[in-house]
Amino acid sequence: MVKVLVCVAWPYANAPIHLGHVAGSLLPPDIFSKYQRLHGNEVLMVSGSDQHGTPITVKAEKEGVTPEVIAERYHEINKKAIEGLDIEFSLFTKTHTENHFEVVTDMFMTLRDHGFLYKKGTLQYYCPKCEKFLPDRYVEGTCPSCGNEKARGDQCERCGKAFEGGEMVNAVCVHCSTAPELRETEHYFLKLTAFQDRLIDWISGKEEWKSSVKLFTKNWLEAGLADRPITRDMSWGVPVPLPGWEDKVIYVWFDAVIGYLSASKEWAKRTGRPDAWKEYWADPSVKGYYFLGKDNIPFHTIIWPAMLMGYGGLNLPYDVPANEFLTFKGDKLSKSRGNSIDIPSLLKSYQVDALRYYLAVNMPENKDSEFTWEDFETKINNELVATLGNFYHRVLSFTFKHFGEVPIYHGTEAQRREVMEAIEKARAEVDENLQKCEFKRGLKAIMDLAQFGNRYFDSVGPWALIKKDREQCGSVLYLNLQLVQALAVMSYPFLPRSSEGAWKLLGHQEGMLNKGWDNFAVPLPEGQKLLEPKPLFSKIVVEKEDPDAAFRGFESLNLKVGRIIDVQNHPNADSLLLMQVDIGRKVQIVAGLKAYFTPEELKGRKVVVVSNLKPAKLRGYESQGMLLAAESGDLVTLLMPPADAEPGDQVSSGMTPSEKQIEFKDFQKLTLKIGEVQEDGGIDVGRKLRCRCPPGLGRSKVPVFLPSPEANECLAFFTEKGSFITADERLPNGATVR
RNA sequence: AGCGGGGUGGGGUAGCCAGGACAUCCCGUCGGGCUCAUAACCCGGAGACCGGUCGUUCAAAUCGACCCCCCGCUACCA
Repeated sequence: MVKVLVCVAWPYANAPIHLGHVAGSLLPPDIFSKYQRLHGNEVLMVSGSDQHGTPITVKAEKEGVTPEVIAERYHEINKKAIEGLDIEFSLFTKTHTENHFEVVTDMFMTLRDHGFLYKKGTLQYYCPKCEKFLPDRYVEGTCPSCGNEKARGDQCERCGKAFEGGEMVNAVCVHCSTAPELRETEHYFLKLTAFQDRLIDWISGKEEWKSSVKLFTKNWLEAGLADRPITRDMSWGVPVPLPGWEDKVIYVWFDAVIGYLSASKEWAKRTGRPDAWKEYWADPSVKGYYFLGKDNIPFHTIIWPAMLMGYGGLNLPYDVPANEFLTFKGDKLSKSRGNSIDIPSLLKSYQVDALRYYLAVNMPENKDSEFTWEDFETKINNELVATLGNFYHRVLSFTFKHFGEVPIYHGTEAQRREVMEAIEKARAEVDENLQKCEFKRGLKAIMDLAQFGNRYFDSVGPWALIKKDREQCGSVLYLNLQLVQALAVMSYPFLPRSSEGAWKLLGHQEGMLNKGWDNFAVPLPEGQKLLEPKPLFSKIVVEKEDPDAAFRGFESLNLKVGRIIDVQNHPNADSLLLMQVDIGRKVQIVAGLKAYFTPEELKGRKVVVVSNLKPAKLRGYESQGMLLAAESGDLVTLLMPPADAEPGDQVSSGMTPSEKQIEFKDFQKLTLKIGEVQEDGGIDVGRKLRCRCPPGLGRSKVPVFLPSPEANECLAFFTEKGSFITADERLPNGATVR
C-alpha cells in the first residue's frame, strides 16, 4: 500500500465548467485515483475553486454584487457538476477560506524570510478622497498623444499609447471624479531568477514526463525567467500579511497554486488528524501528480516548483500529465438542435458513464480532440453499448434465465486457462498504462477484453449447448461470468456506475472496492445467486441536424452597409489606415489598406462592414470592425454595396444575424469567396456551386459564403432591401474575401 | 510573421524519441455466419504509395533540409 497525492487544477470561479475542463483536467485524475484506490492505495485528491483575481471583481461589478457572490455561485455550480460526473475528491474546497489565507500567509512569510521575495517601488495613482490606490482601469483622463478624453490609467484605448505614471492629462478617479495624485507604491516580487539553475537540473531528470510538457518547460526556462510581482493594489484576494500593506492583496496566480497545499491541510483538519497532510507532502517517497490543461503548464512545472524549493521540505511534483484541449466546433449547432453542451443538461440527457466513456476514449492526451455530437452518438452506441454493454447483458441474462445462479464449473483446466490468460493479458495492459497515466490505452485494453468476451461467447455457443448438455453449458457460462467480473473491476476507474452495477448483478454482497483490484481473477463462488439483469447502458439518440445548419455560420456575422467618413494614416504603423465609418452609428476601424488605397480614394465610399467583430487594438488604436475586401494577388478591392443601400442597412442574406460579438480568429475560420454568377443560377468560385439565393442576380462577380471550404452550396450577400452586394469585375473566381 | 504542436485508408487513431520483414486499432463500408443479446455479436474482404519535395542509409511513416496545410500562444492579421 502506498500513498499518492493527486492535485487537480483549480477551476476559475467566474463561469461554469464545461466538457473541456472535464476531459482535460478533471476526469483523468479521477480515473487515476479510482484506479489507485482499487489497488488499495491511499489517495489524497484535492482541488477547489480559484476565487480571487480581477475577472471575478469585474463580473461582480457588472452585476452590482460583491465578488463573494460570484465566487460562491460558481463554486456551488461547479462542485455540483463535478459530483454529478461521479468525480470523487478527498476535498474540493475553494480559495476564499480562512485556512487558505493562513497557508498562503505562511508561504509568503517563509519565502520572505528565506530571501526569495523583495520589495520594489512603482508610481501609481492614489485617490485622496477614496483613500486608496487606483488600479489602472479605475483612472480616466486625457491622452497626451491623441487627445482622447476617456483614456484609462495604463493605456489610451483610442491610440493605444501606454502611459508611464503621471503622463496622462487631467486624470480623475472614476468613482469620485477627484484628481488622484501620484504616489509611490510598493509591491513584492518573487525572485524566480534565483531558481533558474535548480529548475533546469530538476527538469532534466524528469524522464517520465510527456515530451510536450517537458519541452515546453525547457524552452521556457532556456528563454530565461523573470521575477514576477506577487502583490496588487486591490481588495479582493488574500491580504498581504504585513503592517502597512492593508490595501494590497496577493496576486491570484500566486495564491491559487498554494491551494494544493492548503486544501491538503484543510482535509487533514477535517479528518481529525491535523498533521495527516504531511504524509503526502513531506514523505519523499510519495508521488504527487498534477493534472491540468496545457495552458497551465508553466505554473506547475516552474512557478509552483520554485515556490516549493524556496519554502523547503515539501515534495515537488512527480508528474504533470497535462492534456491538450477538447474543442467544440459544433457548439453553435448544438444549441439549434436543442442539445446543450453544459454539464447539468448533459447529465439530464445521458448516463454519467456514457459521458465518461466518450470523454475518456476521446481524451486530448496528445493533441487537441474534438467533441462532435455525431461521434458521441456512434461511440456510445457502437462501442460502449454494443461491445461492453452487450457482452454484460447477453452473459448475465442468459445465465440468469437458465440457471439463476453461478453455475458449477465442470470444465477442464485448459479451458479455464484460455479465459484466465485473456484476463491476465488485459490486466497487465491496464496496469501498465494507467500507472503511466495513459488513459486511452488503458481503456482500449478493457474494450479489447470485452471484444474477446463476445468472441468467446460466440465460439462456445451456450444457446446451442443448453439444449444438448446443460452441465457443459454451465461451465462455459461460468467462464463468461468470470469475464464479466474481470471487466466490471477493470472498468471501474472509467465507468464506476456500470461497473458496480455489473458487480451487483453477479450477486456479490461485498462492495467491489473492499475486494480490490486483484479480485477479478478469483474464481466466482459456484451457486451464488444472480440478480435479474437489466441492460446497464442504453443507446442514445442525438437529434437530427437542422437543415439550415450549414448556413448558421453566416449568422455569426453581423454585416452592415457603412460609409467611410474620414480616413487618416495610422501615426504609428506602416501599413494601417485609421478611419471613421458610419454604419448607423459611428465606429472607428483600423485597416491594413494603406498599400492599396489613398485616404482620398476611400473617403465617402460605401463599404460592407463586419459590425460585431470583437474590438481589438491594432498598433495601439482600437478597431471596432472590419471592412470586407476581396483580394487576389496584388489586387485588393472593397466589396460594393448596391445603389439603394444606406449606412446601417443590414446585409442579412435572409438570415438572422447575431448580435453577439465574434472573435477575429473565429471570423477567420469562415469561408468567404468571390464567385461569378452562371446562366443557370449557379456560382463559379473556381468550381461550380449551387446557390441558395433569391433570383435577381445579374451575371456578375459577387461575394458568397460557403458553409465549409469543401461545400458545394453557397449563399450570396444581399441586404434587407433585397439587393445584392457585388465585387470588382477584375477579380478571378475563387478570390478570397477578408 | 514568430514560437510550440500536428498532418497516417471515408472519419478517428497507434507506431515516430531508441529506422528494418504483411503500417495498428476503432468506427463506417461490402460480403458471409449466428440468433443468447439493446438490428446488438462473430468471421472475411475492399480501401493508405504514412502532407509534398529533396537528402542520409543496404533499409525511412520513423532521421535531416526546404515547402504546403491545420491547431494553440504571440504580432504593425481587420
